[in-house]
Amino acid sequence: MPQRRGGRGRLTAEDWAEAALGALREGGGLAAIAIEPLAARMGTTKGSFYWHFANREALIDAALTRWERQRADEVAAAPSRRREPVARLTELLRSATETMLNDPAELSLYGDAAHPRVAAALRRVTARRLEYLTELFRELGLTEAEARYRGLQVYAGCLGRAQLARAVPGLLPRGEDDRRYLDSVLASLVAH
Amino acid sequence: MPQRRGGRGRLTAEDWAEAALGALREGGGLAAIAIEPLAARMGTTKGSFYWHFANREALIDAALTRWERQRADEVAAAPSRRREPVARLTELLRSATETMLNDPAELSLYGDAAHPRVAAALRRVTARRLEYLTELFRELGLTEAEARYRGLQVYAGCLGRAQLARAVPGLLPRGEDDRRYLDSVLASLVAH
DNA sequence: ACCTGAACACCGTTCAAGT
DNA sequence: ACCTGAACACCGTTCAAGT
Repeated sequence: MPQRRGGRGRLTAEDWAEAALGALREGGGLAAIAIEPLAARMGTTKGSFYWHFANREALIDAALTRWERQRADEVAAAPSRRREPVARLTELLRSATETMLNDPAELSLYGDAAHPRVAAALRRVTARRLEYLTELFRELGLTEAEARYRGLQVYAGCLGRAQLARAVPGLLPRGEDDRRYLDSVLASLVAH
Repeated sequence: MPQRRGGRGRLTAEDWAEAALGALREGGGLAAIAIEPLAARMGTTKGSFYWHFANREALIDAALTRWERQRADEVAAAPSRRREPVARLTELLRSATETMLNDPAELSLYGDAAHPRVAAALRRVTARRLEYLTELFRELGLTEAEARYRGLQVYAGCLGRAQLARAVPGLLPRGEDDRRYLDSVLASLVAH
């Protein structure tokens, strides 16, 4: 864990990376990583930034590396592998969209997918989660291919739902209606 | 239909709006609507832009209006209502993701959903498509609530799949594998 | 009526000069 | 070793001046 200076003292590259990740988390995608506004917020000059980083791309790279590391930690906190698969799937359906919405960085990064570094980060994070989902459906007794299909279906559904919730507020069911929606989705997924 | 001047003559507001829509379609979201680069491409100066529009926001507004109009036309071209619902659902699953991918504007606009005008356009386009899907499941005999749930499930799934295809190329099944994936999804949607 | 060109603000980038 | 401040390029915006 790198040391940070909370006070007015000199800054480290980690301070800049942390600030950039914070800007990313406020939504708005890569455009939110802007050197001059960050410098102003940190009480320094943009000139000082270029001592720690070659350019804005390097700062974006550092912010994405941190973001990806945190998303990896989140998989470790996924529903325990000791519980029954259907119960884990239920829990996952209820929490997945919320997890994505709690991190505005991820959803807005899809808008910057043309950036190779963003695409690579999304690819790794997605692959890790898909692997978890596929394993879950394997445990439910599906064949390898069917488990992959179901995992992908769940993931695409959660991602689409999160994108809709963020972009088109008020469109998705809420409260009790939302719980019935998830029950309906769950029933379709475990029907044979 | 407004008249356009292909040649070097004077420009109209419609010429600017069309150029802005073109930039939007090349992906990159609202950031692609940049006055100076557009002016350069159109062989004029950015000063001339401000005769036709109050500011960049007004140009964004005009481009989104045009985009939304075209997406409305697309619903009219949806699978014929005369065919059997299951056949239409099959066709729709096969074409929906492709339709979204053929219009990079839409997918990248999700990254700009914080812009109120973008959110409004996405909301209207989404609501129209959801209505079509819900009607389809009503015809399949589902209750009103179940038809809404299934429509939403299909839409979220297609949107998520399109976002994944665009952002994480190579992750989704292709060719015969993709057809089997869609068959698997279809089966889950019309089960029992 | 429509356009040009110069001006200014903002942000990315460079760099000479400071401590 | 780390930072400031001035300089320049780029794009949004304004506007006086042209045709």
